[in-house]
Amino acid sequence: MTASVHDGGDDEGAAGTAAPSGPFVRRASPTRDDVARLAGVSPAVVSYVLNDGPKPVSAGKRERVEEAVAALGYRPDARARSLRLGRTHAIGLIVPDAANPFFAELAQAIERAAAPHGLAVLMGTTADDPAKEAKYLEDLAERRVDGLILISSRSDQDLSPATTLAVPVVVMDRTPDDLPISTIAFDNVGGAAIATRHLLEHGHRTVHFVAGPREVAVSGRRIDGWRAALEEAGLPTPRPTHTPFTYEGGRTAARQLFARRHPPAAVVVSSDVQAIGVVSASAELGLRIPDDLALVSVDGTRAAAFANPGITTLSQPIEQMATQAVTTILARGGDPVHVVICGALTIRRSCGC
Amino acid sequence: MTASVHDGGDDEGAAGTAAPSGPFVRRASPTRDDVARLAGVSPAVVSYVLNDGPKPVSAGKRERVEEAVAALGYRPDARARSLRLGRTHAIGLIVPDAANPFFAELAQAIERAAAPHGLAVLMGTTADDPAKEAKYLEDLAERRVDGLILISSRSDQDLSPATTLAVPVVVMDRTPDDLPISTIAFDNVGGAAIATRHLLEHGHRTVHFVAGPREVAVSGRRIDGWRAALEEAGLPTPRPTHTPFTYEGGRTAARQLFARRHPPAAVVVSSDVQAIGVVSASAELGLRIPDDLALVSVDGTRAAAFANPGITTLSQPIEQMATQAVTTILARGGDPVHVVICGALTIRRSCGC
DNA sequence: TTGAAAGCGATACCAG
DNA sequence: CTGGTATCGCTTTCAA
Repeated sequence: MTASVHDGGDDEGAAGTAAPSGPFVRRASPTRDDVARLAGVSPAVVSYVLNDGPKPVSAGKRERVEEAVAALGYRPDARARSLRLGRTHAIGLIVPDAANPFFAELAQAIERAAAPHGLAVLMGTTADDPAKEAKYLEDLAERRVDGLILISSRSDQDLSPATTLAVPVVVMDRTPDDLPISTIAFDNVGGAAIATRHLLEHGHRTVHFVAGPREVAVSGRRIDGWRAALEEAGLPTPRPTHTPFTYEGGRTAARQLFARRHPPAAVVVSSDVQAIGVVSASAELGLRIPDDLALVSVDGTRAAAFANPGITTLSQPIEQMATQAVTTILARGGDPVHVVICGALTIRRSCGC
Repeated sequence: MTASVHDGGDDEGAAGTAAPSGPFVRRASPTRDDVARLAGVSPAVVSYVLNDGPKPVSAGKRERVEEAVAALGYRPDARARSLRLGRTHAIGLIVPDAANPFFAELAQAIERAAAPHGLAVLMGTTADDPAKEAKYLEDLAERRVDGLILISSRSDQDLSPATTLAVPVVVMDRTPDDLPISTIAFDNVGGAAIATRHLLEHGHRTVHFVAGPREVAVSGRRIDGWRAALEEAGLPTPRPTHTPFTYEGGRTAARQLFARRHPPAAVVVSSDVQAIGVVSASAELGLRIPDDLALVSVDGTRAAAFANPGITTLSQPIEQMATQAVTTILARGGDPVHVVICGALTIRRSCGC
């Protein structure tokens, strides 16, 4: 891999026709006062025109202002505006891993839900690192975002800093019920139970579980659901395999599982990324899915749909969750709200149907 | 799928011990003046303490200020700070599709590269819609981001608005050489050629191409590379199959390809997402990769590594590109720079090796 | 219909 | 050392 650098100055330096004020001169942004001066009106009038109020402006001056705005390429400074108006028209979004298809789809859904309200999204990823999470929390609070959507991996206890933030916060993907913060959570317990039962209905008597890291809250919830389904069927629960929420994590888990004396014939995987890793590793080991290993996962991302074979997955209603989150943020000031959303099984080939 | 809403007020209203000043009272953020008042010093001194300068402060007052800051949970307002200081410590990032693994990985790499410089990332996705792109461009310019990384799908012509932005812009993933904007581009032509040649070396005499949408610039570049490799081998070039840069696009393309009288035995796919779609669709059609269809794609995402079978792909050095982009942004003011970065083939099973 | 001026919350100069 | 105060760019009230 090589990189070649051409300095554009050579080619363009002589011509200099494109840019209005000479080549590559980055002018400081014009201010409203500049516009006023050029239009021969007072700064206030410029505001009246741009905001279409609160005072009327004569047609003549209005036109002069509009011309000046165009001539200068004037754009009002959102910071100054926000300082005066009190709102930033931005929300913060903190996710553990933007490259995980689930969070990627969720983030995009949130952006789509936010855009109609004129809200931009400031995103940060934490890699499950509490220090990074705290840093982003502080940074976004200082930027005075209008709201904050936090997908935290921390334990309920550690979440309290988010309480004191003077910014409306909604925590997704988990439920610290005891904190005065709004939550919108997926029914992880119920979801994992449904996934597990589906495998049981196929006649499997032993269903293993590939879990996330121990520290991550959702991971525990999904284990609970799996265990509940097994117990309700009067079956023993094997030890879950803990592994990161990544492709690699899934691969590692699969290798461990198949290295055993009695390799599993059915497994619930706690996320789509991991499931894709399991599928990939299984293929490399010469095992066929679903024949040698039946598999169901949780998330419902598009990536699971296009795995080979397609992965049966308990779909989280991502759009709905995103909309709920944004709605909750916009309902600032009200008492905290706790929403629990359930999923539905999307059946594909990996489970043996 | 159902959603149940519990109003947290019921459970928590009575207790109200957690939050310092009563349950759910969202105080407005304290200002520096509040801190000064509480500490019994002037506002200026608060600044001196917080910024550790420019003037020295006596130990006593310093401590009083620090106590007041802690007591109030004071966080300086980044907007006001930025207005005064001239920098926002944020960069904008405009991508076509954050759920596309390539852009997801690139975005995350950019965030990682930006964080050490204290830069937050404001991300927007455009879905290849020029109107959305323009909207984000304006919005980010108004927010006065310190720089803007644009992954545009527009033709070179349409990019000129980005020139007048008064914000340092770097365009990635394509190269409008004629505009006074920095670019950091992947060698799409060379890359596609390498991918194609690899298939030719395997003895294939007909190599098809699954391209992106006609309007998207990179798509054309990659077609050029593929065509060049074929011509250089004295082979004819079939008509490329145009399809969106998505999983679904890949599936559609595969179905079209295999519906032909003479289905292809070798294909270069212009992105990893599409390639995963092709692999998935092929499996559904009962075709084996690489035996029935040898496949090479371009991008080098982790998703391609974990496809089944693993996809041979021309890897873009994502980290390096991200670092370059951030570095270029930080070198604000200099003449535009054009960087071209080449990739390397990552060989997996899909090509028949 | 227009404009002067008071903030919004911070920084840093200039005087004490 | 400490503290007024002008300033960043904008909105909006109040007075003309």
